[in-house]
Amino acid sequence: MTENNLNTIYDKLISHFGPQNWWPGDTGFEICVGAILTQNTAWTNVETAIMNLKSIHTLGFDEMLALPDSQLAHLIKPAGYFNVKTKRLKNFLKAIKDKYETFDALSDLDTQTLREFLLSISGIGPETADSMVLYAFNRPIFVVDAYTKRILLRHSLIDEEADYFRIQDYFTDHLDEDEKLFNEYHALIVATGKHFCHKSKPKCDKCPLKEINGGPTL
DNA sequence: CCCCAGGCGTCCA
DNA sequence: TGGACGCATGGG
Repeated sequence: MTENNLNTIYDKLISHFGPQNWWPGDTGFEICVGAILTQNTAWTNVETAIMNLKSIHTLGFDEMLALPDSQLAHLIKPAGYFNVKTKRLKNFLKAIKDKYETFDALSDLDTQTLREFLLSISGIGPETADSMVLYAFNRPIFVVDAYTKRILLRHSLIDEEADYFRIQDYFTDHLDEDEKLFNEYHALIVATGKHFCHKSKPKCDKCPLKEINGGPTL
């Protein structure tokens, strides 16, 4: 809560990068679609797919639900895994339609109910569900991704076998439960990952975290 | 040519 | 429970 490694890291990142103002997307629905499309995929590819969807005005709950799978697959092709992601998007839309009728109805759910509902959908795992909960519904849930684990691992703050929920607990145990903080923190971690924490070619010398915990970002 | 990206489900021991 | 594998495009 007060002074710890996570607060120090946050301070250095926000000083270096400035506020990220995430998630890139105009509506809650667009954020949810982007969260599915960006699974193991570069965001630039997702942007193209989102633009395709917008160009024919099908980036909406009812519009996308009515769209034949073959057309949806064609539109999201630039985002990769287009057959898998077509199914996942449709699973998402149908699950909402079946249980809550409209996308907006999800806003009335309490955070845990919302999170468990999303996790129950095939194709939505922990990171995708939590991204939606935090960024589309503004609830204080910390999002963990591959960059998060890599950075914490390289600073010896967690161990190799820590799974998603262990890493998430590490943040929630050491930070105030603050939606704005969680929002900005994850976005800053992604910025750090993209710029400095590449899987095989890390640029430790320039990383703003190089002096944290006595060691470089590897 | 190589490696990688804001994961997830399935299969199999 | 956990490790290997498939999914696929576009950028460096």
